[in-house]
Amino acid sequence: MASFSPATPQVLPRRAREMAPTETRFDRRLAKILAHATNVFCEKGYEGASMRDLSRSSGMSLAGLYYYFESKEKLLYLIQKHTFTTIVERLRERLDQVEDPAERIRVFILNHVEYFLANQKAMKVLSHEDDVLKNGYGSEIAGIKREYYRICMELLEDFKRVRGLQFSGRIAVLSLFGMMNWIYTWYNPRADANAKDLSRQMGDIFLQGICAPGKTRKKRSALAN
Amino acid sequence: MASFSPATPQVLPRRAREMAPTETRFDRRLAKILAHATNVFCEKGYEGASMRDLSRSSGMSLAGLYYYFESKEKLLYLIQKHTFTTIVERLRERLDQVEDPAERIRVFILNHVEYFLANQKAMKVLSHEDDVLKNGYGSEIAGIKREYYRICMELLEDFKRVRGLQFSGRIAVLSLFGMMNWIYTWYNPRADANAKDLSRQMGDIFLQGICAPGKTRKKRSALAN
DNA sequence: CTATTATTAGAACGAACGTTCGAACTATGG
DNA sequence: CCATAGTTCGAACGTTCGTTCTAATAATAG
Repeated sequence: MASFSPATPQVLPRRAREMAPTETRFDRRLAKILAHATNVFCEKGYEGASMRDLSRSSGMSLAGLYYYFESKEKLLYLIQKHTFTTIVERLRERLDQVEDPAERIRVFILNHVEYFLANQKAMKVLSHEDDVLKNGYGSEIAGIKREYYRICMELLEDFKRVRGLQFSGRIAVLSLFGMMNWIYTWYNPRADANAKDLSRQMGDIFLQGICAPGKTRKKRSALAN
Repeated sequence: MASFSPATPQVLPRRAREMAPTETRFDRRLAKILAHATNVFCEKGYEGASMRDLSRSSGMSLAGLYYYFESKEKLLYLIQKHTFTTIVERLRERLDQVEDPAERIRVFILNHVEYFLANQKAMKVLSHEDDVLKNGYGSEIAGIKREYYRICMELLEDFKRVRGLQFSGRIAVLSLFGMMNWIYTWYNPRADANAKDLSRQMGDIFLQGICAPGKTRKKRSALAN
């Protein structure tokens, strides 16, 4: 009889489930691979990137990669999960230190833009490969996203209450996300403002934008056909 | 000697270059295929969609498709070119009828959002598959995009001049594009506002946002670490 | 040293990819 | 009814895809 079953589906990479008391060599190696994969996914897209591309960029053999994760999809999941979790964590820490509703929205924007620019490639992979994960992986990321959205919506509702404003929170929040998440399509580190300036400018537009009704509207003219 | 050279690369589909005085059966058939392809590209992404998917959705054989276009890439090009050209055309017609700078920006937003919602799938394919076209195809679409950007920037500069405002036109324009182009990630026709209401609300946020300096800022506190 | 476990890679798997070829079919006009 | 051009398709091309098998190598503990 063989020493171990040939039907074993996977050797289950050592410490698959653990609280990570120490960062092992395995973890460090995996993190390296994730970093390389992020670059490749960013440049060629998830579907457009092949496992052979990942192998080349990380300097590890095609088969060797599978010691660290079980599928290409899981790899994307790990990248998105880590990125999204981190940005939410940092947001929570920062929000704890601020009370004024307007300033809390500014903190939200700064946190998002700052992390976005500091981890541009990972954030592009998070934004651009939004609905490619299926089933369990997809719904877990979607859950984090829903939570992130909820936090922003609450900040907005507080702001509305304290200022006595009335507007659609949903459209405001989604417009803000649009402004911020679109950055990856145009941002040029050598020409464009840094995170602090950029988030201040976007914050100006957004906060001023949702405030007063204003009179930028024109007469009801013969425009409408 | 053979009746025609076996080295002929392609049978060149009949009226490859013409001014289209009459809409032929060929044109109509191609348009149908483009419509089906738009749906598939929208749902699975350009890289994720296979020619066999397109064959299935359009009800035509795999080989039969190649009578109408020469490659998958050309197909994406045709979709993007037509979509982008049309939206710019309509914008020009509408802008000719309006003079007030603020109202012209509103026209820009309305035109974009209206077309976006009326052709949601095509616009997602245009926005989401932004940099997958290579070489000639890619640079032609990029040219239209640059022109579209330039038009919006001019509208903004006129607005700034007439109101005596000072802000970064680039960031404002790109924030506006972000708001609008992000729509495809969240819009739900059954729950969300129609094009006119949505563009009015985004117009309110944007125009109000770029106007006054406002006093939504807070004291310079101990926030900055 | 030896035994054991952790890690890596060569070679191959079947499936799916974009594309092409040649033969068929259909429509049209003489 | 034949000739010609327009249109469609089954079958196959060579390539690349994600993944796996198996064995070899490095690291570590006794």
